[in-house]
Amino acid sequence: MGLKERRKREKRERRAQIMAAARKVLFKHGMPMASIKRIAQAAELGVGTLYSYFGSKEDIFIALQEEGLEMLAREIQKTTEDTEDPLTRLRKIARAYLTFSEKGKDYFDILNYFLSSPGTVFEHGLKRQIDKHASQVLNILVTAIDSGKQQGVFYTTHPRRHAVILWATLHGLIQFRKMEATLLPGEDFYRLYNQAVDSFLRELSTISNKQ
Amino acid sequence: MGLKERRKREKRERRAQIMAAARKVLFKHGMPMASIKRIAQAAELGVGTLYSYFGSKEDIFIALQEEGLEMLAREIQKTTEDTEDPLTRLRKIARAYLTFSEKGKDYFDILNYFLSSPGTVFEHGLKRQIDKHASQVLNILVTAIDSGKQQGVFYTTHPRRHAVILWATLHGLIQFRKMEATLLPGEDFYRLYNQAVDSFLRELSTISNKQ
Amino acid sequence: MGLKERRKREKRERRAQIMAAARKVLFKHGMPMASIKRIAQAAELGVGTLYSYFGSKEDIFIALQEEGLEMLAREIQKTTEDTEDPLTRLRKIARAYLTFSEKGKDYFDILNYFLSSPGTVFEHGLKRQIDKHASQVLNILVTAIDSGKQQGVFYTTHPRRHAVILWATLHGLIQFRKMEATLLPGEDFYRLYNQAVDSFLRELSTISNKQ
Amino acid sequence: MGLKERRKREKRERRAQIMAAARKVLFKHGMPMASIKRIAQAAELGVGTLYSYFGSKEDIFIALQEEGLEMLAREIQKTTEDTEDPLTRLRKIARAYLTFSEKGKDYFDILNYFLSSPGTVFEHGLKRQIDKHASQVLNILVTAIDSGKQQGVFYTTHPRRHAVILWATLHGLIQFRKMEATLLPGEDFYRLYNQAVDSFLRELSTISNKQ
DNA sequence: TATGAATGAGGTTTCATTCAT
DNA sequence: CATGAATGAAACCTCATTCAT
Repeated sequence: MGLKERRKREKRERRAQIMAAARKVLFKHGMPMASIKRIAQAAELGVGTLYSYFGSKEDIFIALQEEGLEMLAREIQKTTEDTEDPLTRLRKIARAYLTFSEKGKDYFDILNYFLSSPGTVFEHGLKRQIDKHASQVLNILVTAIDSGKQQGVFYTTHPRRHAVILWATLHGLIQFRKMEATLLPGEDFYRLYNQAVDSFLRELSTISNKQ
Repeated sequence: MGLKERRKREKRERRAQIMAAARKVLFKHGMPMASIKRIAQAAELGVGTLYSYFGSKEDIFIALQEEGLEMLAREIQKTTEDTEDPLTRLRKIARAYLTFSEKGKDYFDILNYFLSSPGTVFEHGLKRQIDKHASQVLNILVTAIDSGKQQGVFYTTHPRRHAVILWATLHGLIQFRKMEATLLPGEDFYRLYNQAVDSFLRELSTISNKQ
Repeated sequence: MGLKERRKREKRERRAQIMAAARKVLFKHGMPMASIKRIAQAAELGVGTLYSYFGSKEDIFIALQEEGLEMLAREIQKTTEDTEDPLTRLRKIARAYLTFSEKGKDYFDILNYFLSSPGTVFEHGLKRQIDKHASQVLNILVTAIDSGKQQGVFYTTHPRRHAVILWATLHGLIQFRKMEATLLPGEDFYRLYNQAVDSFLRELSTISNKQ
Repeated sequence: MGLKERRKREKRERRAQIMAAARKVLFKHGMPMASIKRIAQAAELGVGTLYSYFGSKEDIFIALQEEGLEMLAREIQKTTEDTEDPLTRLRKIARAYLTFSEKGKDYFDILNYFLSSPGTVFEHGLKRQIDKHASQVLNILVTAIDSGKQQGVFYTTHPRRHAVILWATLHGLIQFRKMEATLLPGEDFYRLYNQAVDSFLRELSTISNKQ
């Protein structure tokens, strides 16, 4: 009865194949050029085939998002598992985020692409997906800060706020990295990135943080 | 020779008229709906006319882009003119950046749209435009920090780095604002934003900042 | 040799099964929605299987057509079997025709659909099929009128003409029924239909019918 | 001056050109083959051009219907203008209907095509159009019968019903004409048609018509 | 210079049909 | 035999661009 299993596997593989093609096309040519036809060609499949795996064009991008965001959450989560010290934990998270932006470059770019698209591009499902997973990622940061607070290492009355600020900083930096050559010629991005994290942590460790 | 000048002026005016229409349509209906026809209608001009002032649809948006970037730099520059105190100055800059993201929402969105598009989509010229203007904006921040340093208010050996970090933080926050409802339900974005600025400034004012 | 017979029987049964599914889908969702896939699903068979029993989609509907026409002839024929009185007989036939248009609504619709399609659409064979069966139905009417004539109840020199007129009237009325709400608001269609039949019969019973 | 008028005229002409092409294609190849592309080809125009004259495919057919039905109503109306005698008037109407089915064959066929299509083909606008105009045609018949009643020539308590019956008879006959060769070989259709009209009128003139 | 009618390539999606399993 | 995944032509419709007026 290996047949049924093979079918299932093949089905998963085809999906992956389509998503990989979509990712490639999207990243290479941008959303306006990411037509179903082009994706089908990139996937070396007929147009109709795509539609037996995805209900619509939007569905493909939703799946892409989901995959990317889940991957990101997983990567980051993994980092925190075996680390007790909150400072180290947040540093590791920050590093994981940067690593993901490099290793999973495609995913990150797409994620970022949608995130910073003017709202009206893909209203419906996509927005919700992103928000859901974004929450997941944020919670990892919040948990780390919370645990630091309970251990008496961090001082903050609004852990969630601090989490958002940290994340925004990291995200902004990574995004600006594109303009590295112009903005910070001859500088080491990693040092910059780490410095931002350190500044944040120092602030969070300061006792007078009563706001 | 008044005639030639009048011609030139009229030409500039028509261009402005078209760009205004494009902006309006873009802002009102979003990029996917921003067709040439619609823009022409909004401009109360024939489609053909648009093509005598711009070579293509993309050209219109590049012009818009440029306009937006210049506006941004000008807005922020204006802020710093009459403020001596570096702390106030940076606060004002931050506020101006936020205001621009709100008031010039469409500009900001387009800017962001192009900024986060995969590199290969837009030709080299646009990239250079963006980088040039980005540098301009950054320099305003650097100047403010530098002057603070000279006044003995800020302590930093790398003003440019700090400038980038601040800007990245602000930019990231504004970008995440889209997920406000999910990430920070029931919170005031302005307070969050200000808190981030304050944290940054406190850090910058700390004497032990010897890195 | 029982095996071969069983095969044949099973084949017939499968065909019937498919046609039933096609009928169901057609009736439920209308011609434009009657896709092969849907029919296959309704028949609980694979799409490929349908193609081992019918050469093409059109073939299925031609078969349906034929089935419908045979059914119609049979229904009407049945009506005349045990009725001697020509008046009653014609009334029963008229009623049977109406009933068929209601009960076998889907058949009637398809029949009508093909009937009123521009001649060139369907190949010659179908046209012949329809004509053959139409003749069959007409003959039943002719026979009834003829027998009435022989019994001295009807007066006509052209029974076939009268048969055509009657049938045309009935058919036209049923077709106009679609516009019932507009054409005869608040009226009872059955009364109208019966009145038409009565008028016809009265005419046919009039002695001065010498044309 | 003349330019605007010429534009208007050309616009009307283009519409007519498109409608003629649609009529031709529809009649020649049937609705399932009447694609926009084919119509555009028949009209020797680009696809896009069709869409600047009609909002959608359906709109073309609605326009076609409307034109046909208006033409029909006009033709029939014209017939009744100068005829006082109700009998002659109805005979003329019947004749006009037949003539229209011959002269405006395309129009009639299309009209009939939609009329007898299973409801679900073009629900929305078309149905309403047809119903509206059908009412118009019917009213001409009703008026004629009514006037005959007032002149003491016709006896009926339900003129509208009789009008529907007459129309249905005529329509049914014309539709069956396609099967003339099979149903009435060697007969003269005109004689048959007139006989049906005569029968109807005789009935309507009979005093005992008290139903 | 200004216009907008005309174009046709290209967008998304559906579906009859084939064919390897 | 039965299956349904794969196909690609063709459906409707949009839109950037051109060009005759």
